[in-house]
Amino acid sequence: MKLTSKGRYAVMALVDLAKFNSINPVSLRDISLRQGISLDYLEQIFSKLRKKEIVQSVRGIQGGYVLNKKAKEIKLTNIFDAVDEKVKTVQCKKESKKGCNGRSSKCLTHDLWDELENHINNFFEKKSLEDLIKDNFERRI
Amino acid sequence: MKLTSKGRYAVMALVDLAKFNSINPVSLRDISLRQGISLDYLEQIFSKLRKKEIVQSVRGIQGGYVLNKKAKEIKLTNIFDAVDEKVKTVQCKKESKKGCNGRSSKCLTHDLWDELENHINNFFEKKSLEDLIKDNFERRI
DNA sequence: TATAAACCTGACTAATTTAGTCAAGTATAT
DNA sequence: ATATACTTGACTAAATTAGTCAGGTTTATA
Ligand code: FES
Ligand code: FES
Repeated sequence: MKLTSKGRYAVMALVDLAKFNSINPVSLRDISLRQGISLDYLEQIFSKLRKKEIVQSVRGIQGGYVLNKKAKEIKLTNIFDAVDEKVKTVQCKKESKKGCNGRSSKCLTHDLWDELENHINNFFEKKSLEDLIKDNFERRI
Repeated sequence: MKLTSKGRYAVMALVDLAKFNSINPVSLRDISLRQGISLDYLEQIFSKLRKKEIVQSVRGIQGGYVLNKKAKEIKLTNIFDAVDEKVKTVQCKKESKKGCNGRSSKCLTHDLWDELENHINNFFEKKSLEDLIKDNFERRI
């Protein structure tokens, strides 16, 4: 089970954005340089974040992105959802009555994986961008 | 983040094994048929489980595998560890002082991913094979 | 003692996914 | 005007996964 770079970068970039989110929009170029993430890749990521209304874009010179909500209201769940970083523990379609391996019913471990998926998603639902900035700030005192 | 088939199958197969683990060893052929997992793939998986002393093999006709410990003492952690299904949330080497993207220090979100990794591993450390069989039994009453 | 069931091992491969790159735009402050 | 910065879509190399395949070796039992 591993976290992909897309998800990791999305959160990294938003923490960066939130930290520098004073009055001016933050350009992807700056985030790219500060966090060492490819600019082209960031563009893909922010395009998705914008579509899900997590950030707002400001075009032209001095442009960039700003948060579209309060940091407190942006949960990891929202971020991951926006960039399609989903937690997937089962192979079977969840809605379907069929099990994995094309079986006619759910397998012996299906409930376990469901439980695991919830356990992980809980973590994401609890953590907000604000929490992350705070942690980050406190660590630096 | 997704769970791979190898990990899912390893647990599935062991639950099956534990359920039929009366006196006789259980053959991979039987597990393969009951759970719909490729026999060749199961062989790879059980080879690893045996090396980590989670199961014991009995060769020859009427052979198969038996649990090498009590179901209570086999945790998901042990199973996943045996088949190299590891939880990996960070990109950087954990021991190293360097961060991801080859940076000189840990990134803004490193602590978060560490926390996530622990959160997931906790789940695996708590669940034993016995728990799984029990759940499975109770559901069928 | 021949045979078949079952474990054992290593190499190979197709398909998928990831982690980007690249190219060609459009909008806007100065 | 022009440079900065967002916007979009297509493309690709590398890595990983989920197996398959081809050979073994061991041992109960007829
Ligand atoms: S994981 Fe859902 S049926 Fe196996
Ligand atoms: S995840 Fe460890 S430094 Fe970024």
